[in-house]
Amino acid sequence: MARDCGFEECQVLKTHGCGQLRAEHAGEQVTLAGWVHRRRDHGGLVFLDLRDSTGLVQVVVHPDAAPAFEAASDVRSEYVVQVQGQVVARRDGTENPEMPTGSIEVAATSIVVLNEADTPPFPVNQETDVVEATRLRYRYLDLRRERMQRNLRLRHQVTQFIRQFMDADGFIEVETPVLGLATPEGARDYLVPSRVHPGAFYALPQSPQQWKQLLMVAGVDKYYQIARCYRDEDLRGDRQPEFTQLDVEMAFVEQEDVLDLAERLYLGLCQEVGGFTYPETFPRLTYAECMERFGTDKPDTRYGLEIHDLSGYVRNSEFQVFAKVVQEGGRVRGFAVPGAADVSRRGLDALTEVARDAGASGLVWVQFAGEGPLDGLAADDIKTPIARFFSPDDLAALGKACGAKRGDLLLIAAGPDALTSRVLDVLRRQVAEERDLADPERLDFLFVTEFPAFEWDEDGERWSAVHHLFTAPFPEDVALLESDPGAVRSNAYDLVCNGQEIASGSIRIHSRETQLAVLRTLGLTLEEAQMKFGHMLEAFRYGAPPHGGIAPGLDRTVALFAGERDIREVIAFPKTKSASDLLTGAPAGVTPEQLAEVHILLDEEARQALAARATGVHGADEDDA
RNA sequence: GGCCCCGUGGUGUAGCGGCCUAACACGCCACCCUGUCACGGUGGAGAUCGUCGGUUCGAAUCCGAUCGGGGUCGCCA
Repeated sequence: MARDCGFEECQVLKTHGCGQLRAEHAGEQVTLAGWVHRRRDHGGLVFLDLRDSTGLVQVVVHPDAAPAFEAASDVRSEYVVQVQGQVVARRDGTENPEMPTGSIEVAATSIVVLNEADTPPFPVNQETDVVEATRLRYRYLDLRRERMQRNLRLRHQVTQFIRQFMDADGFIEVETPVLGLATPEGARDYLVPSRVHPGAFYALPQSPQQWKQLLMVAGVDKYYQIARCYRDEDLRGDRQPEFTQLDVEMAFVEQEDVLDLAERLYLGLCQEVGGFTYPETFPRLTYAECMERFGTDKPDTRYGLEIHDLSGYVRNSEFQVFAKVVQEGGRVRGFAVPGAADVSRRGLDALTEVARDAGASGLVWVQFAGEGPLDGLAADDIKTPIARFFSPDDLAALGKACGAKRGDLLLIAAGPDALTSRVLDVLRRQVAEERDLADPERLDFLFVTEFPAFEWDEDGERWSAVHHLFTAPFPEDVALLESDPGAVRSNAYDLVCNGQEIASGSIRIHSRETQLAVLRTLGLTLEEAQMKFGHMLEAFRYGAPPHGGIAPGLDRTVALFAGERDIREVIAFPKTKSASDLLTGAPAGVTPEQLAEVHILLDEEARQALAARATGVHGADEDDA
């Protein structure tokens, strides 16, 4: 389809990036190539906005440049064109200060269509709402949009920074296998059948955990990897079946060394990316402290709404709901919402509903009218359903305990410890959302430490590891492994930011005996332990150094810096909630021959499901003839 | 696995038993327009309402199933 000046005659397809041109280029002959962002046809004069990865520039086509003018009138959105012309300063009054290239334009002498384009299924040249499914189906078009280009570049910037930072700190990047051994603990594995070993399966790594520990034994004492991880669990906005971790491990370190590294890395990233306020040093809270003050192990600390214990004030009160809970070992806790004394009954009912959904049997609220400290309150100054059980002074005491002033609202929950934490956490987030308390320009990083090592799994009726089974217990708690696993604290830590877990890590077990003890606590027999983790136990016999590490989620990190809620917005080709790829149609059935090779027989359910898919879903579309 | 929401021209929405032979915006097509930059003007094409089944004299509108997307709880060491 060579037209006009066939582009194959040209030395280069382009001499400049569209977005690079400035007033200083005025007078230069340039050749540009890119997509037609928008066409404005004035009849006697045509404007094209030309877009490439560097940005936009306006091309003006005059009728006297005849071949170019003809070509310009046939051109449509998203056509790929090559433009030759001269950069000229725009006439007075026609500059566009909104555009970086707005002081100049390119007067076209030649326009070559390198490729035509169908009308895109959704606008590429503007930010509009398009349902997720359509965006994913045409992801290559979605990614052309400015926002996604920006996110991809930011992701690159982040990974570049990380590599430089880690290198400068003496770490080396080591790649580890994707085909590995299935592990009994943790998330469901993605399995890969072996052709050579009938009936045997590889598992894709949930993380390179064991490999990196083996690298420590191998004497690679500062390892990192930007590693893909796979978990076959149900998905959310912040979870994909495959995701990326910055996997880090160090030998001869203690918790402080790892936290220090993570802090320096994220401080560096904050500086590198810019545009956010962030703490100079990251606060450190123990798990217990965190649950006490925020009701969660991943608090959003951009707003206060800190939780306070009110049990002591209500233990002997006439309000039986409170008194009874406390006497039965539960607690009464609450927090103050500044300036919320005017929240309507309806709003309070809505909050009560939220509390109920979280498992509370109810929610007690107290509103203090007026301004100033909670002194000399009259009954009229207080609105609350529990007025007849408490004197104004009693209620003021509750308010003061939560740091409330007049004009504030008090929200109080009662029940077992875990319940009040959950309820108040949900309420904190709800209130912050409603009242818009979270500053989007802020990144509130903090570390949470001293996690419990084990939690009781009701379904499995056994203990399971909170972090993972290689996490070192506190030395002074090792004795409790047999007698009271729930009381064992572990040397694990999280990096939290704005209510999200950003990174998670621990000091690992490097002693075979301790590892065996932990496996025993988790209910594995010696035989099972040997079968599943024999390679680790064996490695620990050969001089395993003390070691530990951390694994920040790269997708979440980038989403945080991009101001995106959903990690899909920072992943080039993400999957849907049901883990399918709408662009290629994966996963899909394979030929009977392929199945036979890997010794797999489909059951009835699988055959029916595949047949149903064949009639319903499409893959990529047909070619146009 | 449970619960909830969504599925209407290319895109986003409106319509929620007969007034729908389906509306609006953007986009698309044609014509006009020499300075726009979300150009403007005039005209036009385009969906049987995800799919299947049912209720009804009558369904986009009600019911059921199913497929797809999303949210949430469980799950995610």
